[in-house]
Amino acid sequence: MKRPKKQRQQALQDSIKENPFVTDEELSITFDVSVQTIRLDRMELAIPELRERIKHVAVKTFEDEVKSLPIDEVIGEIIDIELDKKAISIFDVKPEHVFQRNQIARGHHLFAQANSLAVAVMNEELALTVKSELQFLRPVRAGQRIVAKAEVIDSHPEKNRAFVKVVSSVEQQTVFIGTFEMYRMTEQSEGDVK
Amino acid sequence: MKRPKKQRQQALQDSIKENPFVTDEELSITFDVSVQTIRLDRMELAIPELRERIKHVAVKTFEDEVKSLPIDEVIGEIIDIELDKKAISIFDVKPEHVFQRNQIARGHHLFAQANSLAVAVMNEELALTVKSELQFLRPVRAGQRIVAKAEVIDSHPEKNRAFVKVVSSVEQQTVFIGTFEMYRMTEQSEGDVK
DNA sequence: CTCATGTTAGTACCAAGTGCTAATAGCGGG
DNA sequence: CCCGCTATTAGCACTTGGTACTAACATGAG
Repeated sequence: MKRPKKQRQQALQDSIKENPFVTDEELSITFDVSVQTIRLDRMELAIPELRERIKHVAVKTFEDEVKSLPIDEVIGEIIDIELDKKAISIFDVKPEHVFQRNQIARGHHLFAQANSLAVAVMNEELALTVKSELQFLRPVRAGQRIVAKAEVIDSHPEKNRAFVKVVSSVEQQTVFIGTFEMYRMTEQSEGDVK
Repeated sequence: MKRPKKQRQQALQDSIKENPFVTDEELSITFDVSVQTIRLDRMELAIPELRERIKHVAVKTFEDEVKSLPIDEVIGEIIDIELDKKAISIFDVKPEHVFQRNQIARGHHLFAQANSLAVAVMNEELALTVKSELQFLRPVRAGQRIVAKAEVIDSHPEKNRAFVKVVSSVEQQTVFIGTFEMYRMTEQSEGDVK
């Protein structure tokens, strides 16, 4: 016997979780037991067969395909935009965005919303953040909706620079202020931020 | 003949696209032709069989499932920590962290790593970011490893405040500098950041 | 020694196909 | 009316990755 049953089953569970696309035969090789043993293990652990596992993953994604698309590019949903001038986005704070201990939203989510918005408000898609100053004025909690307003306050197209100020608030109360110095990338200068 | 072949094939294509989980037999019933005809149609249209279609959907979702995770807990892996003094974390930039257009890492990932580290280096888990100043010095690309070093530069335990400086670099070159003013939350003061 | 547990082997069967051959239906042209 | 063509249908062997079940065997504990 290599390792007791329990350990193998634990490992089995983990490795299927990590890669649901593995067949019983492949598993039997990696654990150096027979295919039947793998099947018995799966039964005891109530792990469905390969096809059912794959189907499960597929159905899940198919169902929230609509959900996952908009979240991809910009953090938060842009509800109004006037290129090179101003933009507004909203972001609903959910349980996964907060510290478990105190239910307060992690700073990087506020930053991500503001920064994404600053990038979006710049006319070109090729904008990078160079510098920024942030103030986290009040804690935000799960269930609250953050409204971020971005405004281009100073634009120097000749120098490929612009300054964007973002103010985020929850129910009229300002919770976050950020100023961003943005760099407008051109085709030639790509990657040469100094 | 019900409807010419062409129309059936068009409809077939549409209905598989809409619901990839349909079997040939089910299709043969809805189009009132034999299973073999459906198979021939699929071949002409180069549509894979049910299992392959499902697998395709599953693989797709599985791939961007990994995408949605990283902004979750601590960003980057902490490899050294001395509470209240300093800490180091590494973060491998992957394709999902960069802008598609120019392959440059999005600012909020660098911020997230630095901010997480700043929170972690504080002795208590109940630390919040109050203010911060960031400089994005050089663009970081997919495949590169960011090493972030955090240092507590000024601590005022009596005022529940501390300043943390984080310097991130890729292959000895500094790419990002951030200073964070942190607020140390106590049980009583919870949520009363002013 | 016997019994329980764990493991392996083997068989029949299933779903949802592929690949192939062959038969048939329907229609148009000459 | 028969020829040829396309489209359709049928049938069979085979594949993957299993389930369900039975039987054999090994090993260690009581």
